[in-house]
Amino acid sequence: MSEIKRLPGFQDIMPEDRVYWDFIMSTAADVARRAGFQRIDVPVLESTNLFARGVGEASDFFIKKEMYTIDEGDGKYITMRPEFTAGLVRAYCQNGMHNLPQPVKIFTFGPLFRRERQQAGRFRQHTQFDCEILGETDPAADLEIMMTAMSLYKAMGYGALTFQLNSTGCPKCKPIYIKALKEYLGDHLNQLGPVDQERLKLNPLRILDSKDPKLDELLAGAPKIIDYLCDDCASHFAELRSLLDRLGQSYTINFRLVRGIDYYTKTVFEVWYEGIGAQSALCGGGRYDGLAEAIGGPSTPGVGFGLGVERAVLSLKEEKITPPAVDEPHVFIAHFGGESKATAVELTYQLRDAGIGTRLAFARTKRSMKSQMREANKYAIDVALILGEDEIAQGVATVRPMDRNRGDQTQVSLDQLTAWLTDFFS
RNA sequence: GCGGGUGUAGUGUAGUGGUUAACACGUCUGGUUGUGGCCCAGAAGAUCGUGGGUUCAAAUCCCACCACUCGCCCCA
Repeated sequence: MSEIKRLPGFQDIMPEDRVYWDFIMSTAADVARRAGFQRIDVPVLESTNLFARGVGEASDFFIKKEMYTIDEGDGKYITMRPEFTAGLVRAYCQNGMHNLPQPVKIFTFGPLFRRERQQAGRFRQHTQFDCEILGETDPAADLEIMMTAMSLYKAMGYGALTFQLNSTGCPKCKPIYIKALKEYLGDHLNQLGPVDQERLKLNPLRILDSKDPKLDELLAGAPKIIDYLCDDCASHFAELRSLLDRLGQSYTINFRLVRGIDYYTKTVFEVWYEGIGAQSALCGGGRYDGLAEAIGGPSTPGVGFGLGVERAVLSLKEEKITPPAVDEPHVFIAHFGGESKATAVELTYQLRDAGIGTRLAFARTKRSMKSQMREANKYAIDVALILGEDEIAQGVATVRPMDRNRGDQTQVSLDQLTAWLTDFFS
């Protein structure tokens, strides 16, 4: 084994898994394009400031936020993107996309990085499909993001899925709610663990997110944000709900679904499925009307969702969904070296040019027929072509269907081979 | 960053103080003259995660480190 190993928390995507990736990515792109989204790609590296969002001291921030940051040495810091949205909003502003017909609907794919210890379904490099609608406040845009996520799973063959839905308010109403939540939890401080007591000071909304079942009862009695929404947020939420109802799309209001940072506003949602055991989130998203301003751009509303490909692969396997087979060679060419090998090589490229997947037997020296046929049997080969001295002398190839039900072994002249195979596969 | 679990060929495992570390799957090669799957035979492949310690003797016991993994923190 090599001395040099893969970095902790990183992964090799092997061929067996890669077919799932291809399936997810092509399905996602199809679904997004059908809804009018266009693909865009942004750099992996961005200025650290893009992700810093005005949080305290830089050094403190790097540790807290678990980002891969590089010191450029001239007082500048660059960071490997930990998320897509900020970079996409940056690209929107920088490329003058606010001058395009609004809203702008974009999607992208790529790796994201976070410096954290690995755990189930979480890696230091992970891949996300991301879809955003920028420049639109209409709740129908929120709906479109949600339904795009949902139809993606439907297109991949998932059964009944459901939305978890909540509103996280806006800078007007969210602080009022947080204050009420703090008071409530402060009154029940003795029921909180040390971690949650700390969170109460820093980010009380996160306590709602706690997985600790001991808190369920306490949190069930906590103030709910939907009772604190301002008129704008409340009507936005109400319209989104009525649109979902109109589509007959089921959803569950989950007041424990939260976003802790200020620029997240209004809609927050996740797609859930009943996996083996507990329910879990497949993907999530929401509205971030304050983000563009937070990164120094013009005020621009936005809503979007992100889907982790690694998790999607896991859940596809749990759901026993198999990606459609990809094209692979259907023809195998065996030979006995010398002139027959030269002909075999020539034939290989001739067939591939004709669009017929072909696998050539490699052999430095003359290889036994048995060995070559065994090789053919290992791959999903439909037809083996055999070239030997006899065939060369007669200008033919021996054609052997690997499945006997599809015909007997026969001989076809070399100049008719492409046509014969095309006919065979049609 | 903190805590739990686990480290034996490519994969899955057996082996808990005593010679050349075993088995299955996989891989490769053969099983007469140019033909696959089953079967048979053979081969390659492991410094037993790494380093130290205890012992006449360590895959096996002890310590440390590393890696993998699950969870906490964090979650964009």
